[in-house]
Amino acid sequence: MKYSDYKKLLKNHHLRITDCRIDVLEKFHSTDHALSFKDLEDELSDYDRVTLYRTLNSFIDQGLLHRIPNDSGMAAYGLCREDCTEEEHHHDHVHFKCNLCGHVECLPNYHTPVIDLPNYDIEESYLILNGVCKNCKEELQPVS
Amino acid sequence: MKYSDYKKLLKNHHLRITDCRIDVLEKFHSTDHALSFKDLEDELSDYDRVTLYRTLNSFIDQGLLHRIPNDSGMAAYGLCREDCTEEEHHHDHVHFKCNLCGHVECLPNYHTPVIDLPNYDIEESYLILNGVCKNCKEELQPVS
DNA sequence: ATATTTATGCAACTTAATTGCATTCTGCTT
DNA sequence: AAGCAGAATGCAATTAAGTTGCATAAATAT
Ligand SMILES: [Mn+2]
Ligand SMILES: [Mn+2]
Ligand SMILES: [Zn+2]
Ligand SMILES: [Zn+2]
Repeated sequence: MKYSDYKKLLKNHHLRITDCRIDVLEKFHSTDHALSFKDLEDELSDYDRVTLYRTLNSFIDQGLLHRIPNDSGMAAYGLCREDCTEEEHHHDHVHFKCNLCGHVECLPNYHTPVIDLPNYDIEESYLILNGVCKNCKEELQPVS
Repeated sequence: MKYSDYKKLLKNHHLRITDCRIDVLEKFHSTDHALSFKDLEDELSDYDRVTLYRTLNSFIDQGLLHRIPNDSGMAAYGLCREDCTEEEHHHDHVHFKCNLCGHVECLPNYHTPVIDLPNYDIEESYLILNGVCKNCKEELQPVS
């Protein structure tokens, strides 16, 4: 994706075009896994921490990112590839966290199961898988 | 459950018997939902916060409690009713969090789905449902 | 070009959780 | 029952994630 595409993306989500937002967007679009705040802070150290936090929050508000909670408490953030908007996010995909490399991945092709709980109203469901990712598995047992 | 039962429980899990541990254990056994650190702090305010934190952590280490992560970052803790030990926890039940009262419940009768991801090793899975719990639903629409 | 609105950086603050250490308590041995 | 070693507790201090207020800078609207 190129600069003008990021500008369009920001405009479509009612966000002003700024250097920080472009750079953050670029980071997310040039990786295959979700990013944590720390990932961003490390790679975009010329921006203030507060600005990065506010950037993440405005992206979530406007439907560009979704927050992926995990056991450790330090959330990861994943790109919304579905058409999420300011009004609402709609995610029903599964997430995977690798116990070796720590990467969190969105699995858009796997949907969270629909479970019926008698006498309860279910509004959302989060399914998070843990284990060893493809990359780490290959490193452990290289293809023969 | 009575005092001597709690003592046995602690002994079985290789934990010394102390007032704090008995009281914490009692709290968990006399409620139907998971408890947060704050819940404990509010109800057991004669113990130092640090002691409560350490109690929770030792209970998790020894297989008496499991940590239930959630979106907000403030974890809930649920009783291990299966036979978890110092060596390993084994939980495959679903969790529910009510968006109205905030309570987190363990659903031991509902198991997390088994999902096969080609080229990945899945070791654990967490399924968390969100919505309105039975109690809150009844309060909204009393039975006619 | 100018005005209006929004974003940024910095410092200070909040909140959750952890660590070090002196003191007290528990379980075990005499 | 007394004494001991290891473990738990309380308190103060610290770490770490995240937020808030405000002056300044930048982006969009007119
Ligand atoms: Mn995702
Ligand atoms: Mn549970
Ligand atoms: Zn991995
Ligand atoms: Zn409820």
